[in-house]
Amino acid sequence: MAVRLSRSERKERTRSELLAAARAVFLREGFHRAALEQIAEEAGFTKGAVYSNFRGKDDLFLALLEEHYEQRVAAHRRLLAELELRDLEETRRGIARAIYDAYERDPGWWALVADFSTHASRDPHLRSQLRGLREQFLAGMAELIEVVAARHHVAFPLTSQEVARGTGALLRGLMLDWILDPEGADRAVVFEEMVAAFLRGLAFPLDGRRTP
Amino acid sequence: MAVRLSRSERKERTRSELLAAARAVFLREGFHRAALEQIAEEAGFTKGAVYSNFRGKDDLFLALLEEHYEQRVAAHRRLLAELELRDLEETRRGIARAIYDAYERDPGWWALVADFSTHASRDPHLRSQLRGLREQFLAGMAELIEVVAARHHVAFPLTSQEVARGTGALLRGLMLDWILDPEGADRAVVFEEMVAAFLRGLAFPLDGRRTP
DNA sequence: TGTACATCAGTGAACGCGCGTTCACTGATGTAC
DNA sequence: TGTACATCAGTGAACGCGCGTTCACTGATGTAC
Repeated sequence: MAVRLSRSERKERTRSELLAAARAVFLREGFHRAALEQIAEEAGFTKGAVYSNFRGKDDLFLALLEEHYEQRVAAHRRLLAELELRDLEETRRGIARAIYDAYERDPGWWALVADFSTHASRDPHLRSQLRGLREQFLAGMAELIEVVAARHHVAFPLTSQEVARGTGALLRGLMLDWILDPEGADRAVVFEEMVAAFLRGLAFPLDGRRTP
Repeated sequence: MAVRLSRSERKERTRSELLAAARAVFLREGFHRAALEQIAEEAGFTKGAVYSNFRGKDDLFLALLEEHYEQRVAAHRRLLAELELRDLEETRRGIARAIYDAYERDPGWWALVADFSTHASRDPHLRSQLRGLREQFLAGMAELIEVVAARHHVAFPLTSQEVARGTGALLRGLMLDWILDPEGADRAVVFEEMVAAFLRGLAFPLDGRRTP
């Protein structure tokens, strides 16, 4: 049964249907090949609807990305609670697995963000918008890293934001190879080892206690 | 003075002039926006010359990439000789600096390879060609890592190829953020710290000796 | 409760542009005798 | 040493296609009285 919606409710709904379709088409086609026509059609509208809800293709993607980052920060926040009783090494590995899981859930997403980043880097305004989203996301992750560091009495020679950036960079960089070999195996294990090593090598004990 | 060249010498020269122009245009415009027309023109030819020397845009880029990887392996091989007398920590940092220098020499190059990777990942044949080049390059770097490991009596819980991949992944991932903020400072130091931590955290001593 | 007008989300079509690839052709180089 | 033919690197133009953005318009919703 079709419920009667106010103009703004209807618009909000159009917007979210467009976002859902955009996500699907971007994932399937990649940023450059994804066509607004296709996105609009899959959402059941015409291209004009996209322009009525977003400034254009870039803005549509930014909206998608913002949504994505909010969800990821929330997911990692939940993870942190789950890891409360683990020792430091298990905590590192839990973090690695969570990041890897986010990758495996949507391998194409990471490639998409890479494409959008290089694209955005060529336009000062877009570049600064994307940087804003990224740094906000990384700040969220940095907070979580600080909680873990405090919990286990360690510190880093870099800001927690850089530690977050570096940890994510490992996956972002590896992904560029992984997408060339979709059949590759054992990646979860390899990644866990790498992240654990990275964080282990970076952290130093804050007080006299032994920190493995 | 114009020297008289044989047909094959002339062709070889055309090819290398096209490659040089391609490199310049790709760096300036990015993979997707770089136009073969522009490349041909900067080399002093028409588009047909490109198709007479390469199968197309993808093949042209692959040729460029192959050249690049050969140079990088050679450069790292030279570095290794220079690091012969340093201790392990200094060796790690020397490696980090060398990779960072390769980035700073041409920041755009790394973004270019990222774009080409996501592009290639959508085509099975191209994907497999690029993977071939990548893995060959990584195998070259892996050899060097093994030399260092043997020199300092350490080993890794991962294959040396994966260690090479991980080390490069750090820069490839960080680059995606760096290009959003061309003004950013202190990156050499941050990167050095990260690579040192990664390799330190990963390596374990092979014999009873202390390995810092 | 109903009427008249204003608003605006979404339509549909046109605009403007770029670009990878193909192909018949040319003219200089190479080869055979 | 010279002639006749073959080869082929590079030309120039056309082909074929895709796509982001703009804009005048429509018709349903919202507002004022």
